[in-house]
Amino acid sequence: MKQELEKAYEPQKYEDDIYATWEESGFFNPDNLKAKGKPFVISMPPPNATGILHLGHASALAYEDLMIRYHRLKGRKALWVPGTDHAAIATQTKVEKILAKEGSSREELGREKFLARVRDYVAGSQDTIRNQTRKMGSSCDWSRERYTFDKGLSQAVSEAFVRMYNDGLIERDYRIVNWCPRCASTLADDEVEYEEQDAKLYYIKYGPFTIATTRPETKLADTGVAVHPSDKKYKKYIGQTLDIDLAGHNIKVKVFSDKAVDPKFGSGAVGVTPAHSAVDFEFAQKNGLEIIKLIGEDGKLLSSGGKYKGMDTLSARKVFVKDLEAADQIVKVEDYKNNLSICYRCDTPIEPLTSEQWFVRVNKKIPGRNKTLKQLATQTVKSGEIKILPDRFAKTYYHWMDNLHDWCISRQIWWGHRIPVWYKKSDTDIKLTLFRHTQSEANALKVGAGHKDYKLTEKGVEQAKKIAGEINPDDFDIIFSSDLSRAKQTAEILFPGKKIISDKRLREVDFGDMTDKSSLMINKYRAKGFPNGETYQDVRDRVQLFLDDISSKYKNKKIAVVSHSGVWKVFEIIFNGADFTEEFLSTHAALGAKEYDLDKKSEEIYVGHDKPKGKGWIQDEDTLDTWFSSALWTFSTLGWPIKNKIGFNKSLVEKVKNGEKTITHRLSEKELSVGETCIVENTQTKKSFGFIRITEVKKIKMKDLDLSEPGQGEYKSIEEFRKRIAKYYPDMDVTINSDLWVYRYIYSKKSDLDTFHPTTVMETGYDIIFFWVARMILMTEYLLDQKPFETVYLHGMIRDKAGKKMSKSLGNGIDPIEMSQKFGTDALRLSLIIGSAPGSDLKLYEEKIAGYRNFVNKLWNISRFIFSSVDKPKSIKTEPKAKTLADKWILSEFNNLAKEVDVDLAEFRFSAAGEKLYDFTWNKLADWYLEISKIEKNKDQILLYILERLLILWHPFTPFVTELLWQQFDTKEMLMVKSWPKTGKVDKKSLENFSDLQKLVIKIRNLKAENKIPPKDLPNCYLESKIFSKEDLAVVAQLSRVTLVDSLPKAKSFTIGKTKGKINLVKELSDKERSDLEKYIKATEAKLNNKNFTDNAPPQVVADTKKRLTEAKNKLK
RNA sequence: GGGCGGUUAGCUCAGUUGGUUAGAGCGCUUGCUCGACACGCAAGAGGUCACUGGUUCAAAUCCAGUAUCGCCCACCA
Repeated sequence: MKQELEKAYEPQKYEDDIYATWEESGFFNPDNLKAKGKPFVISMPPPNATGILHLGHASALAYEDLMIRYHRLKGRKALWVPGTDHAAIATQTKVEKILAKEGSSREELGREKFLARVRDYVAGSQDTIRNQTRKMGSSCDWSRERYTFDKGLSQAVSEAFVRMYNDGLIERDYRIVNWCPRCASTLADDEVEYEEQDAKLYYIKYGPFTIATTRPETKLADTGVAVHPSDKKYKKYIGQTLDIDLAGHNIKVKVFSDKAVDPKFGSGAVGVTPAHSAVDFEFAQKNGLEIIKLIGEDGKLLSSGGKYKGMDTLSARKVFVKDLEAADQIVKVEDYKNNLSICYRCDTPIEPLTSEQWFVRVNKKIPGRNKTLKQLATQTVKSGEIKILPDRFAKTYYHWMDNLHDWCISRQIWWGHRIPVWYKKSDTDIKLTLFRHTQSEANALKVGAGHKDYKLTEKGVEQAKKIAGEINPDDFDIIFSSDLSRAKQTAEILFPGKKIISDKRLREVDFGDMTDKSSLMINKYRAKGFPNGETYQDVRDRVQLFLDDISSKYKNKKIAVVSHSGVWKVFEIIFNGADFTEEFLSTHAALGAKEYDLDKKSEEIYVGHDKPKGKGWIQDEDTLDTWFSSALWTFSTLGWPIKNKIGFNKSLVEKVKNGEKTITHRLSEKELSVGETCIVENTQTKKSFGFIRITEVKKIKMKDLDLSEPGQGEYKSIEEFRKRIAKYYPDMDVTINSDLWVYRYIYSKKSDLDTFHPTTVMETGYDIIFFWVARMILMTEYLLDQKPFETVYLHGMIRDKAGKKMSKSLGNGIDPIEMSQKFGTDALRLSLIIGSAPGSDLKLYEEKIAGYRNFVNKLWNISRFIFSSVDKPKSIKTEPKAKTLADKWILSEFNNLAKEVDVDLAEFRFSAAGEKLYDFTWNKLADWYLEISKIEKNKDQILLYILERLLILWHPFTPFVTELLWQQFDTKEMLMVKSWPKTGKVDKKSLENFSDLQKLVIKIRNLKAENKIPPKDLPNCYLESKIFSKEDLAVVAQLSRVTLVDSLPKAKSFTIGKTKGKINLVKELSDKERSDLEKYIKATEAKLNNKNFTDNAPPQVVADTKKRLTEAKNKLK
């Protein structure tokens, strides 16, 4: 790669090649690094698979790459896992827009075709993202690249769901949700944005009340009115249910009181619409109000809206208000500002409505951990286990966690992970009628019979006869009865002459020790189960078996069941969704017939990874919130949950263990894919050897198999191989021409999950702390009992020069790729990192990037100068000996710099580190040392020593130019994997003295410039110094462009520290300089005369002040 | 309504635990082709550190308040 370096650095000529060299080197993959110790790991926040890279990504990539490269140079195993997110709603919306342009829609295509279309689209744009990420110089491990829809990640999603479901943390419930009518899907609370809008506040005559509302049409579904408890006007109505007429539409509302009602707002009465307002829904639950759904998922009014049915909300409002006006029910209309909730993806107004959805219950105790998800996630940050930078965002995090509601995770869009739940609806057409036995002896005694065989009383017989009169036995095809006498007796009376099948499974619950005890005693055990008897869950299980039996045997039949109260309860639980509460279990079945439709019974539900065996299972139509899968990102990308097993015989495993790459056969191509981690197991002993991670999949034809390759050597011939396969896979037709998948494996003793998780740093924007960071912490703590990362580094938003958010609609966006083309990636990265503080927004504009382009060019030219001035560009191993003051100074400055940059980077002060490097490179090395090197000569060693190490220090910031310049050294290594320089000593004395030298030069230059002496002229100058050698003074003279003379009687004299000088030009101090000095002297003298100061300030400060005063006075002379 | 952040040179921003005469880059002025760099070199101008009060020997920095801009959160119909 060595070549003459041109005058100006042209990044676009080199960047792609350099990146390719890096990528081919394999060092992006920590497995190929010789590093030891704790790995440094970053999970790349996955960009949307369909997005293009914007400046936000570019800045994130710059920070992440900076950290990764720094820690790689520091000798740690640095892993940066890249990937993309399927971005459910965002992607679906995007493809839907394309379809709309084509005059099609997703409904027209249907689910499968639509999904195929999205997959195509994603595949195309993923490539764009990948290439753009490369363009930014990102040193991420592409062999570990993941996509949220990868098989392994999807498995992680269903695993998480199943575990949470089994722990009762995920549940299906009918609640109020945020509904986006355009997306036709629910949204999580934080996916709703608010926009202030001008609205009208309508005051409506509403029975005895006047209520105010911005959405009159929803009043059609009001079922309550809330008033403040102390509001005297309305006290008399509390508890009553009133009929209200709204322009001919009748509603029934229950009046209740709640302190949340502001008696001063409007008339102090609030109409409550439980189905379409989150607050009202809570009211309804607290006060037992009816819930009437008025607005459908399409945003149109349902039949509960009466004559307004079918209208969308806005037109319904218009018409309804008109009707109310006609009925003289509008009291007044006011202008009003309120917050309209809109969808964060498509800005469509959100419709709160009730619906059955899946929720993550954040306030429920996790079984066995005595904590809720919320508490778990809060504690991880509070305890300091996770550090958030800047720390003020920890507060934001707590606040959000405190206010977190249950998280609605089901979405009705198609593009997403299907919810791993299957339902089975039966189609038996069986009608089931349940009869309870009539009064038994135990009933009469008011004791619990349970399994004890009591008979019917006389009264019981009478009761049974009465019921018998009300039914026609021929209506039933088959009669079942509990095998206990009281039930059998009842059955015989109800169905005289019919065949009665008695079944033990229809018995009453077994009261165990509580048999023959009073119902008071028995009630205590109903919820928890009876000692030495049964629980109601037991009863449910045996009844379920009974039901399963009859559903397969007696299709289309009408079946009567004569049984007990306990079985009735279980029927209610199975068919009508009753709960196992003590209250419910203590109720008793009424006598008489109860009908149940076997097909309408609560569906059977199965939650698991795969479709259960058997017919009739249908998967839940919904998909999961995209953030549900993102929440697993740090560990799902590392192989969690490892499910795959690979069988090996022992000899093969030994070979892999020795670290060689090897291949072996697999027969099913769908079994494994790149990036997955698998357990290696001995096929005979079933003993596991450890893990391997698949890094490459290669399709090789059987006939092309090279049997001498490692891992294949054990087969002497294709024929032997074929036989072997045939033995293990007898069903497979193996011919010599079969295409087989052959995988290449690298052995690793630990899984990636063990090695790299928890990750080290999560670098992301503060805008997704809730969406993502919080959910990652929550899910990781729950599923792995680990934190997902140690430190959260939050960067700010990128804004334009005016401080506005960059957006397509404003047209103020800057395309990072364009900037990279124009100014180079290194310059762009610097402009994003230097001058920005964590958590605060950054304004970016072209001039700024151009400024850093200039710097990169400066670095280029510094190197160019050094390479051209030295004999041979070779690497210098140890710090060269300093010969002159300048040498001592630059080495000290460099050592200082290397140390400070190291500390700054380790402590996330990237901007500070960059500024220090910039200052050293330009203002110290280039402006002074290089100039001096032209005078003092023979500085090859020091120049090369510093340049080499400076390139390393710069490398995390500007990887391209530094790597390129590094190639000029006589080396085959890559800068990327060099080690961070060790720092030498700092000689303070030389720092001080050199500073005097600089001051001297500047002083003389000043005098020349102020006196309009042309730079070319070399006036005579006399210098006399206690600290500078003759050679040093010669340097001063050259830099300041004067002629040194041995004496100079009449001339302007000056003093810098311990050096006196005279120069033959006279220039008085300017008036401003003089007055500034006088002011300073006056102030400082006053300070020194202040006893308070001299007594209290540290002596060093006082001494310094005195010194400075003397200096100032000297200047005035 | 609650919370957080900002306000320092014309512009964009640094300024660690209070302690040189408050810094940088860009822009501006003047002058420069001295062995790399005009994407450069040298010199220079430019600031009541938003305001008011307090603490202190000492405040851009700490405290209280005010103004103003911005962000986040919240169920006020």
